[in-house]
Amino acid sequence: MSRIAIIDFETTGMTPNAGDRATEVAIVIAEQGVAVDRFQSLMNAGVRVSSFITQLTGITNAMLAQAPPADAVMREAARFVGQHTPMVAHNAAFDRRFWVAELERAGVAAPQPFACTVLLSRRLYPEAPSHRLGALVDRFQLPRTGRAHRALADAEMASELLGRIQHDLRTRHGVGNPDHAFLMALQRCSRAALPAFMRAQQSRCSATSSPLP
DNA sequence: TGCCAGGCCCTCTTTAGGGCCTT
Repeated sequence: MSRIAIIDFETTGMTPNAGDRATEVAIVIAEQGVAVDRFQSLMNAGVRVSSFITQLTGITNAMLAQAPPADAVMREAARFVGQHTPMVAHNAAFDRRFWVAELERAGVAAPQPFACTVLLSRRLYPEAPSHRLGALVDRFQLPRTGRAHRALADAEMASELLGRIQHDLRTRHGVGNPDHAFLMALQRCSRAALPAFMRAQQSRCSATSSPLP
């Protein structure tokens, strides 16, 4: 396992193409499955949040009025992650859309590949009744470090979930090195093809004499 | 007035529809 950035956005809505903007971003850096660094900031994109969003996240228009400009926050976030650090998010399609859109506004490239803990959870835990982040955190009794629907607390929970997924891949499926490239391949694998995919991975581990935990 | 997305998965499917997941 190597360096991975786990990200979570709070936003004004679901889609940047419809004018929605990010209001908060948090990033946890995990190395060898352990959180080693964190970035978190509210951001002022010059938009107002609805009462629904304030009720959901606790983020108010007064808080955003005091926040640094969105483009400055995003440039700092991009520097924090680095161009070569792969990323992970819970429902990555959502966070990736805002990562790309907000960085584009700030004039920064967003080349990082995104793996998705929702897709990975559906592959590995098909019996789970819900794949919501909070439900999975409860199911695996992972630690909660703050209020749900705040960016840093959700990024921390997603990081914990990623650690659990990597742990289960090693201990239950014999995957010696569940790195980001493996996670990307796994989430693209259909459920029907999953057993063969895992067998192939286990054979590769055995052939390279990777010790199983 | 009411609604507004996108990608993935499952099934009573594949020339489709509905649910999940994110704010």
